[in-house]
Amino acid sequence: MEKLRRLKTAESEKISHLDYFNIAISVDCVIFGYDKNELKVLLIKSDLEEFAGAYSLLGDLIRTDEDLDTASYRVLKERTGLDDVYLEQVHAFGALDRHPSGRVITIAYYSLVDISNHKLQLDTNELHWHPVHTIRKLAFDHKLILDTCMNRLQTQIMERPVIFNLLPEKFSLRELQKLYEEILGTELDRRNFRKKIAVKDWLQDLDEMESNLSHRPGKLYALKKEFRHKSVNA
Amino acid sequence: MEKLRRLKTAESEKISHLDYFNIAISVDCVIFGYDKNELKVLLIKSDLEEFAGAYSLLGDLIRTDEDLDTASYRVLKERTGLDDVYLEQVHAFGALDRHPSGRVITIAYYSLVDISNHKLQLDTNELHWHPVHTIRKLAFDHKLILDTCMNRLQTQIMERPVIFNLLPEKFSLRELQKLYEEILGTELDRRNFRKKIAVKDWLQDLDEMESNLSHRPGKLYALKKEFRHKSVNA
DNA sequence: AATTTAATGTGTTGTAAATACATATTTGTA
DNA sequence: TACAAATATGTATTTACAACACATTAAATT
Repeated sequence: MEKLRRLKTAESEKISHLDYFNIAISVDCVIFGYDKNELKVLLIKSDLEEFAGAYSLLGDLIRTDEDLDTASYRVLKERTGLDDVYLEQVHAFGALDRHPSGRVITIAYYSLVDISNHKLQLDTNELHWHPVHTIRKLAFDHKLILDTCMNRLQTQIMERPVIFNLLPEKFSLRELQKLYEEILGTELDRRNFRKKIAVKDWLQDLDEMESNLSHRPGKLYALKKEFRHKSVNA
Repeated sequence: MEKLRRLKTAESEKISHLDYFNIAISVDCVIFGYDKNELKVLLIKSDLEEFAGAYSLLGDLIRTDEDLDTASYRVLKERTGLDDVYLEQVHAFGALDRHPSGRVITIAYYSLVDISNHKLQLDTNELHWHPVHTIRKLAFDHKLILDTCMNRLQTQIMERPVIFNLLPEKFSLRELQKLYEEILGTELDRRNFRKKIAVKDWLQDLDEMESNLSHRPGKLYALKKEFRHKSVNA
């Protein structure tokens, strides 16, 4: 507030014109989860009459005392109770008509959470996990935002060890491969996939096996500690 | 304005709280040019006393009636007179203390212009081209923004035909290679470089030769028409 | 006119990475 | 104990990348 007062009184004529503060700014989070071999995204029923019945991403206006990453962490925390998740800024969306209630520019983030680990209070606040592939339309420009984040996710998982944020701590190579296939939308050769993963040297062999399966169990792996949670926000 | 009135009167209590409009939002453009075998960036002397003597990127607050891309095109047009340039959104920066005059969130763009083609009125408005490699510090967080855009540029030139926006319409392979080397900061093998470019199939052989050189002239090429100016702004 | 200079314009070969593909092994279950 | 279902792994082939050398052209110089 102190800063803003300085800005409005003492500063250049451009900045002080109140018109420029008539743009609101928000963050929207594309929260990906993985469950039952499906990539899912966390959506909420839109509360705007313009979009009655439609779902939207989780977002909120940015407060004057928090930076962009903090705002998206807050949204995530408030909505899901999670605070140890992967978050990455993707793109700013600012089309004039993107919000029916006025001019709102939004900064989109995607985040990755391990569904199995967490029980969200889903029903209480109309939050639901939706299979990404079944989503045809969303409120606002949120389908565009979802698609943009999905593209980003696809390129990121090939380059950096982010995908593990969707999995439980211990997982088999089969589970990992299934997840890659689900995100990329392709089938992968098991032998070549394992070679590729081996080369990256991301995984630690836990000397444990899967259990409670009706077939031969696979070894369990975990992401090496040094790779955990390294967000790149510029 | 009409929209905003609706927003402030009829809409949800969150959005209508005036506090949320106390954040200003701007665009900043990292305008790259290429001249005399050097990659340059267009800077302006900062007009804030906090940064007396320091240079800053070109930017402006976003108007309520223009979207993000439009705002950055406008900045470019107003400052340089150019309107046929390559522009790409890179990242949003929103640290609390990034602007000494108040809370300003900025969306950073990079753009590529062909210096030789254009005579800017540089001196009149304190605009100058600075060799990118010599820049140590800038006003605000603009050095961070510059570095972020530079990284993006480096990855983009390998993947998509954007680099040609820095060159005149006709160019030799030697000129192209020099530019790649300047941006990537490495030396490239001429034979391998030409093979790589040939595979991408971006270029049209013009059946013309360089002239006015004191050595053997090379063939001239142009970017194929179908690749010209395809910005990807999500 | 011959020579020098400085660049252009290819081609080959070796190495590393990506792909395609098949068989033996382990566990739980009928 | 035979079967179903998945694990675990190796090799041959193709493709991409890197390293490298020589003949050619035009202009400037002698």
